[in-house]
Amino acid sequence: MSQDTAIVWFRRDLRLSDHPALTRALNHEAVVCVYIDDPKREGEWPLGQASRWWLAQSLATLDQSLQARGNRLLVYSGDSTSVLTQLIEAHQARAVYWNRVYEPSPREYDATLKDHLKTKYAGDALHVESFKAQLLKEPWEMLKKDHTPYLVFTPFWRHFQATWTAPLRLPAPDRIPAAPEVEGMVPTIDSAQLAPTHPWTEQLAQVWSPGWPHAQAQLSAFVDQGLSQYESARNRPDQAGTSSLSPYLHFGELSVGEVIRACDPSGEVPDEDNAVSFVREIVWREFSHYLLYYFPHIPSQPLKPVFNQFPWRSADEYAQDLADWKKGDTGVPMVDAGMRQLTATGWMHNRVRMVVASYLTKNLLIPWQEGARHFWDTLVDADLANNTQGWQWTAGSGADASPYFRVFNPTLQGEKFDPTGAYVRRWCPEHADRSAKQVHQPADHIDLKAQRQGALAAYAQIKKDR
DNA sequence: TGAAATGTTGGGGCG
DNA sequence: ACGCCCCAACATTTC
Repeated sequence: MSQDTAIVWFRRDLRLSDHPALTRALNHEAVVCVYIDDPKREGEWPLGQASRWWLAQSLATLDQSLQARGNRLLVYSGDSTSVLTQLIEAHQARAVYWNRVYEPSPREYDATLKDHLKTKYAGDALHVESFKAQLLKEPWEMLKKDHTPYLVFTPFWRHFQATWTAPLRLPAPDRIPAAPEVEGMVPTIDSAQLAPTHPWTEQLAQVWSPGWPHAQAQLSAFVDQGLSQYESARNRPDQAGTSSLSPYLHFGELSVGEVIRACDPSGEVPDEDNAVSFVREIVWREFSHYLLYYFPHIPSQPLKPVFNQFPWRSADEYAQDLADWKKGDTGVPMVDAGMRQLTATGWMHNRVRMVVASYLTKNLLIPWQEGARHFWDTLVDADLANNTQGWQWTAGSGADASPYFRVFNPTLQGEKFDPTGAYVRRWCPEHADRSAKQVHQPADHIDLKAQRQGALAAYAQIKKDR
C-alpha cells in the first residue's frame, strides 16, 4: 500500500515557521517540498536580477533547513502544471497545498491550475487546498459598507485596527517526514542555477543574508534595537532607522503575522507610538496588495484614468536623462546618492525612494513606469504591489496619492532628512569635501525652480481635461 | 508621506 | 512717548 503523501508547493513563503500549507501537510505521512521556477506564470513581471539573486540564496537556505529536518527541497524549472502533475502521479500524492499569492498573473494561473487538478482528479482522489499566509487580511474581508473596495488608506487602516487580532504563530516543525525518491522525477536544476549572471549582483552578498533563519534574526534585532526609536529614525537615510525586513517579507521568509506579533506579543494591534507607526507601514503593504488585487491593471496603467493624458516627454527626448538618473549622475546630490545606494546594495531608503521618484516623474517628466521597471530589476525587495503603489503614489496617479502639486525639492529633503550630509557623502565621493550647508545644492546647470514650474504646467493640462 | 507664496504678528530701531 | 518701518517668525493659503 502506498504512503499517504502530500505535496507542498513553495512559492513566496520560503520559511518553515507560520507556514499554513506545510503545517497542513504534516497531517499526512510524507511530505514532498517543491519549488518551480516558471517565468511564464509571472506574466509581464518575471523576477528582476536582484530578486533572482535573493531567491537563489533563499532557496539554498530553505533546502538546508529542510535537510536538517529529514527532508529536502526539490527545485524544478519549467511549466508549473506539468511539474506538479508529474509529481502527483509519481508519488500517487493525496494532496497538494500552497499559500496564496495576490498578483494578477500568478493568481490567475493558480485558479486555472486548481480547477484543472480538481477536474483531473475528481472525487476524493486528490485534495487541493490553498491558504492565507502572505497577508494579514484577505482582500475580500476588507470592503466598505457598500461592499466596494477602499481607495483611501486612512479608513482602510481604521477598519484594520478595529477588526484584526493575530492568530497564533504556527511553529516550525522539528521533523518533516520525506517521501521516498521516485525514478524519473529528478530535480531539473540546482537552486544555484537560478542565480543571475549579472556581475553587479555579486556585491549584494556583502550587504544581505537572504534566508529564513536570517529573517528571524533580523526581526529580533529590529524589535530589540530599532522599534523603540522607529518613529523618529525611520525617515533618516543617514541612520539605520528602518527594519530592513522588506526583502524577507517579499519572499515570505517571514510571515507578516510573525512580524506584527513580534511588535506586540499579545496579538493586538499595538498602542505604543513607535510600534503603531511601524505596524501602519506594514498595513500600507497590505493596502498595496489589496489595491493590486482589485485593480490588476495598475502595474502598467494609472489608477486614475485622467493620467493617461499626462504630457510625459517622449522616449527619444528623455533617454539620456533616464540613463543619468539610473546611473546616479543627475547632478542632484540626494538623487544621485539614492540611485547609487540602489546599485550598490539592491536597496534604497524609502524616504529617498520618494525623492528620486518625484525627481524622475516631476522634475524630469519621465513616465513613472520607467522608474518602476528599473526598481523592479534592481531592488532585492522588488514587490509588484508595493512598487506599483509607491510609484503611483508619488506620480499622483494612484489611490490616495500625493496631490499632483506635491513636488519634492531634493535640496530641502536633504537638509531635513540628511542634515549633516553624511548620506550624500557616503554614496557620492565627489561631494566628500562639501560642508553640511553646501552638500545638498545641485549642480549649476540644474534649475529646480524652473523644473517645478514645468511639472505644475504639465499637470495643469490634465487638470483642465478632467 | 511638500513647497512656495502670501498673510499676520510682534519686537526693535529710529525719527 | 509714539508711530512708522523693517523683517523675522510663524500661520495660512495656494499650487
